[in-house]
Amino acid sequence: MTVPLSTPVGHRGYADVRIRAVRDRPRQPGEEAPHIALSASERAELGRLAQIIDFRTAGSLIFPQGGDANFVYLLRAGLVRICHSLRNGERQVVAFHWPGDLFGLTEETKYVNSAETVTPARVYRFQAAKLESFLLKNPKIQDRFLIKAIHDLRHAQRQIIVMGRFDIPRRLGIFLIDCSAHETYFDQSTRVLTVPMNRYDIADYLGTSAETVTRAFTRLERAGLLRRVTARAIELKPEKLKTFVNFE
Amino acid sequence: MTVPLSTPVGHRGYADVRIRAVRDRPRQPGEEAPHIALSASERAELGRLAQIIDFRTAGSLIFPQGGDANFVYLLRAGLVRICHSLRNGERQVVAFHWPGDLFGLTEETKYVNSAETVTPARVYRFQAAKLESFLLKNPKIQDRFLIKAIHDLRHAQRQIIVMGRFDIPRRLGIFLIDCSAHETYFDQSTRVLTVPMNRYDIADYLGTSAETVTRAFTRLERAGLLRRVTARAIELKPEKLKTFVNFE
DNA sequence: CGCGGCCTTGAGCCCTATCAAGGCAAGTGG
DNA sequence: CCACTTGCCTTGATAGGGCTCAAGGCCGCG
Repeated sequence: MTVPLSTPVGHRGYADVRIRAVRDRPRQPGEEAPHIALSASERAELGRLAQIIDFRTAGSLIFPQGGDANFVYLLRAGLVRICHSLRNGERQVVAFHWPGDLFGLTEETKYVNSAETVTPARVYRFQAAKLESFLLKNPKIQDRFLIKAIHDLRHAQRQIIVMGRFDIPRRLGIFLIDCSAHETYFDQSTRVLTVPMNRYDIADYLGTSAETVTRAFTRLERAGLLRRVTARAIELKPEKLKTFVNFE
Repeated sequence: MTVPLSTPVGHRGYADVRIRAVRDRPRQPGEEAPHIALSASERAELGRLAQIIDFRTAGSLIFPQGGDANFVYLLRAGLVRICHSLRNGERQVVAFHWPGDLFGLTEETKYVNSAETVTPARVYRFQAAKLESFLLKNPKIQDRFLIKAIHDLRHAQRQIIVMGRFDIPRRLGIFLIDCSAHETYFDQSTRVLTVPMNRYDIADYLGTSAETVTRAFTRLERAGLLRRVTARAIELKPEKLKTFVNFE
């Protein structure tokens, strides 16, 4: 039996669990900023439940839409897109996930969306049933999961606002600003964003077409809000962009 | 000091807590279908934490966007819209809430959106800090809140798909089908939906304008998918509508 | 060096936003 | 009981943003 290139790679050893979310109330003095505080022992306990899986290639399928949902996933490294395919073949990218994000939304034991890697990625995988019973015994950790779910809900509602009331150049501007929050892809000193996904991914996330995304780039560039060093390396003018999109 | 008509009315007595959500796994034989199972004692415990408030008029403000977020709300009766206002004055209706729904999303102790009644409504109000510490001591109830949050997340992602990939007539069709799930407003025998919100609310929910909503109604009617008995009483052809929207 | 995937640009058309006006129904005051 | 107001709904005309189809350019890789 041969192993295709996209086959995930399992690992031994304990997972180092970190969850990305912002509390709904001000952070405590010692609390880690963009990630939720888990104590060392909590992380260790959770880590023992997790299975580590590496996806070595971009475009790997983590789980398919409609597939049996036995696992909940936590992204440790890399970038993941969550896609929903419609009957007519159109696709909506429901979310991009960055390190620290949980994913694997289900309905009636089936995954609602598919999850695919945008870059090579490492994920932690939890058996759903085991995780649920574990959380019931660990209210403090369960509380973190609740906070994370609410964080994601807030983000989804924000995306509804963006899709409902902003034209495409503005949606793109908001998207680029969001991307620039991730240091792996944004160089603070040069202000160059290395866009990890292609125009189709961006288009399907913003509810438009790849051509229109390109045209939006062109317009933002002409307006002096960014500069395309290459198609995937974008030098941003964050202040001007924020003024232009006029959101939050 | 006079009491404006829209003033909420407080009540004594215990709240009867019911949370509307679908589990992510098949329901147990005895489990109540569209609502989450809470035992009588759990409901009683939660009920003791709640304050009951009645809003007697449509259009009452429950809390404002940007206001200090001290409470989490649970809708017991009536209909509530969650609105987000943009700097340019445009408005996006982020969600409609039906009985059993929780609302009051916050960020940094401020409400992210405003909440307003669409009909007279009764809500239960929980002090956020008290509720959180209560949930930490009651993992089973906390689990229900987590399930509810995930339920709402799923719904928000679904709305992203709708706004990203469906034209306005189809969005309206999906919306009407969703409304018809609520027996208070949909007469199963006559198939007449009493739409509780006006064209502007619908428009701001679907990411369009009131005129376009009317035009979408006209088109659906011409196609024989519904019949406007009055502007607010719509006789649906559910099967035809579902075929037309071709979603889920 | 040639191929394939991705990005960009152009042309034409359609859907939807916007502006404008008229209709309808409920509520108010004379 | 009727004129009047007001909020909501509907329809028309027009303009424009974005989609679709098409073609050409770029770049990394085998």
